[in-house]
Amino acid sequence: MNNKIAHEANDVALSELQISVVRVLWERGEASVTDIAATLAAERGLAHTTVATLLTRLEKRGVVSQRREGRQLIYRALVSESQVRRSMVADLVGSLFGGDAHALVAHLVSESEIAPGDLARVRKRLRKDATDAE
Amino acid sequence: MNNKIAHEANDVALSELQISVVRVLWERGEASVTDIAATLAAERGLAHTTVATLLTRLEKRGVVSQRREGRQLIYRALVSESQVRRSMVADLVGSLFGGDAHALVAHLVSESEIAPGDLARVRKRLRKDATDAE
DNA sequence: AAGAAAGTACTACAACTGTAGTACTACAAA
DNA sequence: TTTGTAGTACTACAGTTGTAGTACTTTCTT
Repeated sequence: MNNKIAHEANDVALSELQISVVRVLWERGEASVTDIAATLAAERGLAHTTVATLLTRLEKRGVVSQRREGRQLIYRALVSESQVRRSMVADLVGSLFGGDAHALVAHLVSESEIAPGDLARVRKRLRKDATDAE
Repeated sequence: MNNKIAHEANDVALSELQISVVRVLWERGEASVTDIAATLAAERGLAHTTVATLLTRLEKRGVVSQRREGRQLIYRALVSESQVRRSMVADLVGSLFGGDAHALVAHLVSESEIAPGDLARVRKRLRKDATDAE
């Protein structure tokens, strides 16, 4: 019931910049270098060729796929956002919280990243989502 | 009532290997290169000089401090574990969860990293800690 | 057709990381 | 005193990342 994910990319750690590139693909499904460059130029002022380089490298790593359309290259993400989240959260929990996710939650609360009361809210929300979503 | 932290290191992102080096210092307070190398050699089979290089670099970055004792160098962490946690969790939340820590908690629950019921437990534990700790 | 524009491919380069060898030095053992 | 030996300092080197320039090739414009 849940195939299609996890064919080859198990450990997908991306840098912040790489994430922002891939995020454009997550949002649009597909995008040309120019599309992505335009989006990123707005937020980070990156040269067009820089974006192209980033994409080429991500393609080589199997993080995105390339498709040619005329003289343009159209990219598409091969990893989902939740896949990256899973992988990177697991890395962080593994290296800084002794592999214990509870410790991370405790950290979030004690560092006031979230209020204790929010936990109940998250729990409620999750219960609902689990009920009426796929 | 809580000084001593946050004098110069605000953004402390460390690699997994760097963390495991610094962790030895967190655990012992101080340690010589040999101490650390012995510990890490056990878990990761690193050459003694490799550890020395790592420490030299961390010292240059201001993550640890160096003190000479005879011909040995004794190291000490200049950043606390919670400081690193704060910084790295913030980075992750920022780049993958739109800056919303709740989204991270939701992720943890939905990916079964923690059970919904654990949230209540964490909350309780936190309340207790806040009451009887510093 | 000739020149401008768009777009990719390739090259470059500095910083950082993982990894470790070599060289030099000070101290201990014989 | 000669010789290990432990320990640091320095050098090395490949891979990744951030960043972008240059060169080459199709296309549009005039």
